[in-house]
Parts: sequence; C-alpha cells; structure tokens
Amino acid sequence: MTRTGRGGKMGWRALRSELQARLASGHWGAGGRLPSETELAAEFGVSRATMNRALGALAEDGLIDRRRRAGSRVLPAPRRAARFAIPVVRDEIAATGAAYGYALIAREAGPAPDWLRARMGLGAGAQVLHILCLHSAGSVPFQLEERWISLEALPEAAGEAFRDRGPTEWLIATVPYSEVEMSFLAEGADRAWAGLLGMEAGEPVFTAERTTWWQGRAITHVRLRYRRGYRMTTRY
Amino acid sequence: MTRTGRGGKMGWRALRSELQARLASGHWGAGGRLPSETELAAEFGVSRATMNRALGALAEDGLIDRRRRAGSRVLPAPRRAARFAIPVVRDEIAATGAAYGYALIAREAGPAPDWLRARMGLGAGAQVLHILCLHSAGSVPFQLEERWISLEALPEAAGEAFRDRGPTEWLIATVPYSEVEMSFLAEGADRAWAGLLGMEAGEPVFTAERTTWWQGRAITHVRLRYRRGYRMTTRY
DNA sequence: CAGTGGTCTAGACCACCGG
DNA sequence: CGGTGGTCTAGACCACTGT
Repeated sequence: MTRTGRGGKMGWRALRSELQARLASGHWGAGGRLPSETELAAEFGVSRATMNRALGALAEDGLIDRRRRAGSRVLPAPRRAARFAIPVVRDEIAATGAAYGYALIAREAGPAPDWLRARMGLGAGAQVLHILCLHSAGSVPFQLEERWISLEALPEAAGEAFRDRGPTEWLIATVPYSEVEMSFLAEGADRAWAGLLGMEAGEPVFTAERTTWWQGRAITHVRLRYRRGYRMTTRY
Repeated sequence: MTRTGRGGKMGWRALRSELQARLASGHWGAGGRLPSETELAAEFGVSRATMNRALGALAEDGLIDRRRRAGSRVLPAPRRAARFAIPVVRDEIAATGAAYGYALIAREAGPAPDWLRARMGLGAGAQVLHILCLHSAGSVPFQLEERWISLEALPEAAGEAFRDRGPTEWLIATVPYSEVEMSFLAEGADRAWAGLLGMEAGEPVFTAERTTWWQGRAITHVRLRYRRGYRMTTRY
C-alpha cells in the first residue's frame, strides 16, 4: 500500500491523489463503480470520514459521481471546469511590474437605456450613473472600463467623483459580497472608444461583462475591454 | 440564533451561509479578525469539526484567510474566481436543441511548426497529426476545431480517421485524465478559415486554446474558434 | 427496505508560526 | 512557547434511492 511520509497514515489529500491515479489507470473502467466508502476505508486503513473527504474532493473535481444507495461511479467524460481568477486590475497591472495608472474619462447620471434595464431588471425611468475610465500599465492602455451603477440601489454612488480611484475599487469597499454573472466574449472595437485603447475601429477586443446583484437587486453592470493581445489563462 | 429547519442544529452549509451573511454585513470589518474556531463553534452550538468545515469552505471561496496561530481574517477584497464549465461541444449544441453535426475538413501528419514545438515542448523534427474539423448546430457552423496531436506521445492517433467522431471525443476516451492549460482570447478571423464559420476575414472571433499534458508530456494542443456572437457565461 | 453516501460529534494529536 | 488551524478517528444517526 502506498503511503505518504515515513510510514504514517495517509491524509485525505494523499488519498485523493492515490485514487485519482487509480482512476487515470482505468482501474475501475469508464463508467464503472467504485467500492463503497467503507470498503475503501478498510483497504487503505483509514477511517470512513477520511475516505469520505477524499471521495468528496474527487466528486467536486468532477471525476466521479456519488449518489446515496447507488454508490460512486467513474464519470465517462470528466466534467471539466476551469477556474479563472478575476484579479483587481490594479493588482493585475502591478504583477507585470508596470506602474498602475487610472484616468476618469466620463461620468454622468441619466436614465438607463432599454438594454440595460432589461439586463439589470430596472423599472422604467430608472436612473443610473454611467462611468467610463481607463486603467493603464505605465503609459500603455490596459483596460477600458465602462460601468453603470443603479442610483436606486446605490444612491451613495452619486456622491463619488471616481477621479482618483476606479469604481470597481469603490464598489468592492462598499458592497463587498455579492452575486455575479460574468461573460467573456469577442467584439469589434467601436469607433467611439477604440482610440482610448490604442486600437483601430473593428479590431478584435477581448471583453468581459459582469452584472452584480446584492440582496437580490442588480447593483451594477460593467464592460471591461482589454488591450490588444490580452489572454485569460488558467491551469487545471 | 438563526437556525435551519425546525429547530434542528445547523449543518456546515447553513453555517457557511450564516457566516457569509455576517461577513457581508461588515460584522467583523474589512481585514478584521474572526473569533477562533472554538469560540464560533460554541456560539453556534456545533462541534469544532463542523465549524472547521464551514470556515474551510469560506476560505476556499476566497472570502477569508486562515492561518495557524494567526486566526481567520476577513479578506479586504475577496479573491474571486469564476468557474467556467467546459462542456463537450456535442453536449453544448444538444443543449440548444439543435442537431449536432460533425465534419472533418483536413487531416495530415507532418513535422510540428516551431511555435507548436515551443508550446508543447517537443524536440526538433517531432511529428504531429494536424486536424481541422467543424462542429455545427443544425446547418449552422458552431465551432471550428484545429488540433495538433503529438504522434510521439500518442502514436495510436495515426490509426484514427476522425471521420465520424471529433478528435476531442476520441481523446477523452483514450486519455481520460490529464493536466490542462487553457486560455481565452479574441482574434481576427483569418482568411484561411473565416468562411468555414460563415464569417468575413478580420471579424472578431472568440477563441479558446488548450494544451493538454499526460504524465508530464504534452499530448495535444487545440484551438477552438466559436461562431459569431458566442459568449462564455457563468454565475457565482 | 436495505445499502449507500452525507453529516455531526467529542476527543485527540500535530504543525505551524506570531509574539 | 502557546494558541490557532488542520486533520484523523470511532461511532452514530439520517436521507436518499435503487432493487
């Protein structure tokens, strides 16, 4: 029996690795059934709680499917999920070694356009604060942020100038925990803002859209357009 | 004290929600320190193991930072991570209700180009199988797949025609568990393949790139180019 | 309805690291 | 050094669901 350390019992992380290797080797076949928790626990000489933890981790990783009474089965095609860290742009730029720059370009209150009312579930005539600003790495444009904040849900935004600090950072401090829907897409740079990113109109742009709810109400919607050549990368 | 159910003790999921709500309300302040596991367990009337599980979940979600001796601290800016499910394209199309269509466009073995050898860590003169194929939703192009498979690492690929089944599905069946690096980006449609997706050259395309390793060796690299208007969306 | 996973408990030991 | 989190154990009860 494989063990970690010098003869000690296996921890649940080691167990997970061991079981994962066994899955990869096809030990139980695709779609096959694993022994019960109790049996596996006995085989590896650990308590059922520990084995449960290890198997639970494998299920979270999408490698097996666990159901009461039915047992644990090997998923034929592992349900893959990629985790992308969504860093604050200030940190993302700092990580490249460049100096973070922020510039407010526009800021005005007004009625929400129809598409935004639909997306955020706002009533007719709802007022929003519309902000456009640029985050730079040194003197190079890095990300163009276009944001709408519901003044109904967050009236204190009206008192913020957003001159020295981006709305994202202000929101993080004001509404720390929230529900989020996020999309990634490719779009053509619009004549209206292509120049701000140092791009030609029509050039492909990597864009992230995010709508944020707090206590069931939509607070803000943002479009983040990234500099030419930007990639969002992860390993798993 | 808030409880779930009719007077029963709280489970660790309920505990997590409760603590998350308390975090959201600013109960411990940003950067503040939470009581110890033992204290919290006593306050909620659960065992320390259960409280540990709940706090561990909050740490995994990036809401708090836990360190021995130092205790649990509220993270000032929650380290957010979005999880994107990466479905098999056949399922993704089936989910829209359309019929899945597959067509092999090209398939040829040859030496790996330099950029690919660099990306996959292949030696000089390494042979790869280069495959181009199209996945359609009904009669509409959905995703163009361009893939390279290392014939050194996976010689059995040479015997596969990929005429009825895409290489992704064959790979899943052949190399079920692997390490992956994935990127999302925006690029302009190339003259060489824009037509296959029903697009004009230069039109913005949402592209996913993925390199897959198995037992420390790069197996395959793929570029997935999506139809116009594609979005990758998640909630968290 | 019986076998499986899901969870809780009380106690224990240990690793880590801040003061 | 001592308090904190990390983990394991043995036992227990329960929820779910396939047969």
